[in-house]
Amino acid sequence: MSMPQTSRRSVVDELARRLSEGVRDSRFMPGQRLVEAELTRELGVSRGSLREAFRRLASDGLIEITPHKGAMVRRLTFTEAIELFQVRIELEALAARLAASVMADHLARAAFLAAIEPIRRQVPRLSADAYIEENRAFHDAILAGSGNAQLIGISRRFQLPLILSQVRAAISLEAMAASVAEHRGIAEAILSGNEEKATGAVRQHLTRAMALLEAVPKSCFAEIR
Amino acid sequence: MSMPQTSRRSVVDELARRLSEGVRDSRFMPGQRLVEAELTRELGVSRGSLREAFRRLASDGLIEITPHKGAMVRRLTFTEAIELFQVRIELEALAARLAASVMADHLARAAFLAAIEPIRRQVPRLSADAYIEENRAFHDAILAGSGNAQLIGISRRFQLPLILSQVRAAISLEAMAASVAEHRGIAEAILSGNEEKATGAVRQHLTRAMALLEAVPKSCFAEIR
DNA sequence: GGTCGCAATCTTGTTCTACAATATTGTCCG
DNA sequence: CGGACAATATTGTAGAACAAGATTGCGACC
Repeated sequence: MSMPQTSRRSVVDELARRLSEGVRDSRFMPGQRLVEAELTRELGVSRGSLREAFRRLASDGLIEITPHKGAMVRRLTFTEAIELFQVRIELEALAARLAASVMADHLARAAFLAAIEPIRRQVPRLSADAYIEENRAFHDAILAGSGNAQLIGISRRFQLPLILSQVRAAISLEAMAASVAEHRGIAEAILSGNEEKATGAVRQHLTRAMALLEAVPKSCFAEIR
Repeated sequence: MSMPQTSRRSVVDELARRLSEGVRDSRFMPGQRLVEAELTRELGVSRGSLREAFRRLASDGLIEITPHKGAMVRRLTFTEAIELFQVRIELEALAARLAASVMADHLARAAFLAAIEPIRRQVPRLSADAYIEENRAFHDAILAGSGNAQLIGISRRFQLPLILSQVRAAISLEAMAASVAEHRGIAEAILSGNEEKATGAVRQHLTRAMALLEAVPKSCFAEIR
């Protein structure tokens, strides 16, 4: 993973990791309330540490904290999802451009190749879970390939996983297959070092994905507040 | 000891606001250590609340928390500043495009006009402080004009104020004047609803600003870690 | 029967104390 | 002068305690 750090992580860091993991793979469902007393008991940490972790997740946009009501897993409105996609398109296009621009460097190229290796080795049967994981890995690979640490850090906030987990049921097999095919095209463009082509492919890919949101049942999204 | 009357916001929110304000206007200098005991005494809050506020500021990229050393005001390296600029160019170009696209709407147009009013009314004599403030206001106006709430929230993380405060001494009067002039051009492009022109102007403006960083003395930046 | 008000209860917000873990500083000795 | 090691300072985490705001349930009233 991309967090090699020392083995000595603070309790809060570990907590944040476990909680966000739980959100990402739907162990905590969007809208679900995270009760402090419950979690401190289950996880064996103090309230203070848990609350610090909450702040961090909230700052990452994974949960929401409302005064005197506490923390709940964020549930995006349709508008929020679209807005996130708009931003994501730009950031990922930048990442693809930067990644393409460094593909001449052998080390960077090798790292990128290794990161997308699981993608190129096409998975024959696709499930929603497998697709979500593939998708996450692919987009992470592009970000990592960009070499821009700030971009990587900021992109965490976009919570594509959150969007995907909300609309998971509505993803068709055809859409998943098409998406994977586009991923390959993007990877090739990056590897060829063609910056224009790479950014164009990413833009097209994500714009198409964003358009798919329109077709998703409104019940997948939170009400407007 | 004093009972702060009716803080509608939570103590932690208020704390985070005050601290980030302190960082932005250099009451806390980059690199300065923020000692918990000291601040709890000065600000009259508990360690727990202070630590929660720290987490939030760290998540916003304003301070850094290192295990067992505590919090210190973030001091950017040259590389980090460049990376932030790269991302910023894309996001602000997006904001300008979105803003331009909604200028047909009378309400949005009026709001944008009001927001940039202080900018158009040119300040005759420029100081570094005045420029930094003008710059911040202009940037905020474009973001607000975009109407994309996620974009606005995410852009907080970019800490242009942090970059500017680090290189403040190295900003020449000519550069400030040129920057203000470019701001006007950008505002006009947005108001005319010309999306291409608006994004182009923003890109050019920020690319130029980024290039200026190269000329700034290295002593303005933190060492590589 | 429905619903409005109010009290009982739950949950979060905040502070305080305590102690463990780690970093920093100061001192002594070679 | 420099390195080992003790003393000190600071952060990391836990837990209790109480206040403040939300939620729920119950009973009175229409």
